[in-house]
Amino acid sequence: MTPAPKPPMRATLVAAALQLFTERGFEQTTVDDIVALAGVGRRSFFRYFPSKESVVFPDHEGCLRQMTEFLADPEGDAADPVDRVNDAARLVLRMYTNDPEFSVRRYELTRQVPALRSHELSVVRRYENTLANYLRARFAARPDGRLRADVIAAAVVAAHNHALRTWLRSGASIDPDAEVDHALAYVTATWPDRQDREPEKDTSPADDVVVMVARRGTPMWRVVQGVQGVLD
Amino acid sequence: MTPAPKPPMRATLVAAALQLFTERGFEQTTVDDIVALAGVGRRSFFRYFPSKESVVFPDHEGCLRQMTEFLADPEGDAADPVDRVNDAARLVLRMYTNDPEFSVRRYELTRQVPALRSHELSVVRRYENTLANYLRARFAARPDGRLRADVIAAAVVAAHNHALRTWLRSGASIDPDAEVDHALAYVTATWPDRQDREPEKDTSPADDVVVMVARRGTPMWRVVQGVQGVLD
DNA sequence: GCCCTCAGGGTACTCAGTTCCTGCTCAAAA
DNA sequence: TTTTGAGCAGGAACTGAGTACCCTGAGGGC
Repeated sequence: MTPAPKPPMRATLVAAALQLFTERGFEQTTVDDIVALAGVGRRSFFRYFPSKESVVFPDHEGCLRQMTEFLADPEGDAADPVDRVNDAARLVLRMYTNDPEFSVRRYELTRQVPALRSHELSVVRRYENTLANYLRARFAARPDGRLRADVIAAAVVAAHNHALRTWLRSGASIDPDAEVDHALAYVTATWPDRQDREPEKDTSPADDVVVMVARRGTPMWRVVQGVQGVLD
Repeated sequence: MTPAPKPPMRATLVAAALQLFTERGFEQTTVDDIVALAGVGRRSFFRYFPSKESVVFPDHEGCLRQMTEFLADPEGDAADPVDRVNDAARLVLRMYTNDPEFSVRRYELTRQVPALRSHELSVVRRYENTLANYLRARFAARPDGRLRADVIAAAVVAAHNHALRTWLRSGASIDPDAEVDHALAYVTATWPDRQDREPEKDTSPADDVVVMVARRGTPMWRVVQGVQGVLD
């Protein structure tokens, strides 16, 4: 019973679709072509995929669920929030590296077809929203917590996607983990872990203060520059 | 000849579409409904808008062109790159605040209709790409220049959109510029300008000073928040 | 035997978007 | 005045994605 003699419908449809898309192009392939090649009824296609585009991203739903579960695990609340969302982003990388050939083929397709790019954007947005929601909860007590959460989530996604694209453009020939580690390290360096001082504790010694003097009209960057490195 | 007695077709279509979309919903409105209300032929709709969704974002094309021209101006190469893309992002804010009622109505619509959210994502992505391309050129000499460009562009867009959403959710009742200034100041504080600039700004009168006192360990955003609005 | 469920298939419909053609209008040329 | 040409608007017909509704057959428990 272990060797399934009937390939599951989903996989059959994905294989047929990808083959036709790469052979003759996305727009030039109709859903009828796909189901004809797969040997199933047209109705079945839309039973498994909500749209013609979604068949190109068959595993994102599962990955998104996995990310949500990962971030819901209360175990992770001990870790630094930025590290946590970095690890969550690595789940997406893992999904891509699980099937490198498929990922590279999909990358080529997506680069060329606007409809697929648009669909991918929606998927990425859902990842980013998931990360942002997590950070919002972690930053709830801080001032501008939501702003920080949105910006950091966007930065993490951008860094991850930068590394992912680099890996895909290389044809999956370089080390993806090293690429993503490097990109996410930049994010971590930008927002370093201050977790060792627990949040909002004003019990720190009050005698150690910094005084910043600035003229009115001084641009904000100059103030920040002056204080940078002295505060901590 | 100056006062046009015939309202231009574009504006007529946008008005008719928005009215029907808000009255009976986006999906429940067909293109035929729109052109019937506008009193024009169906063919004319697709002469002016490539899709049913794009009629909801009639001014983004012009804004994108404006942003591209702004960043192409060699005058701006003297400024800090992050400041420059911040100012570019403010162009988008300006487009929204030019017609607050329309923007708020569109925001409500977009929130409810997935197809419109997806279309908006594509537009935002083009802004982000434009900013990232500019930063890539500015950071070409630096190590990891492309990575930095992508991450900072994403952060700027996220901060801008955070402020924009806050303003839209308020029903355009709060000060949009203050909101965006605050959000972008966080980005500026995150990547402060460390390049020495010409001391032209230091010729301002020296008698008007601001004193900021902070404990060591205070996060930078808190300093920025405290000084915000006092410096200028 | 019967009944229930459910994955799959088929048909017909709506509507977005495209293609091709036609008609109108204005304006310069003849 | 007529003619020609360019450009905009309307309209008819077509493709194809996605949906609604209904049918079939294979199990599976009683």
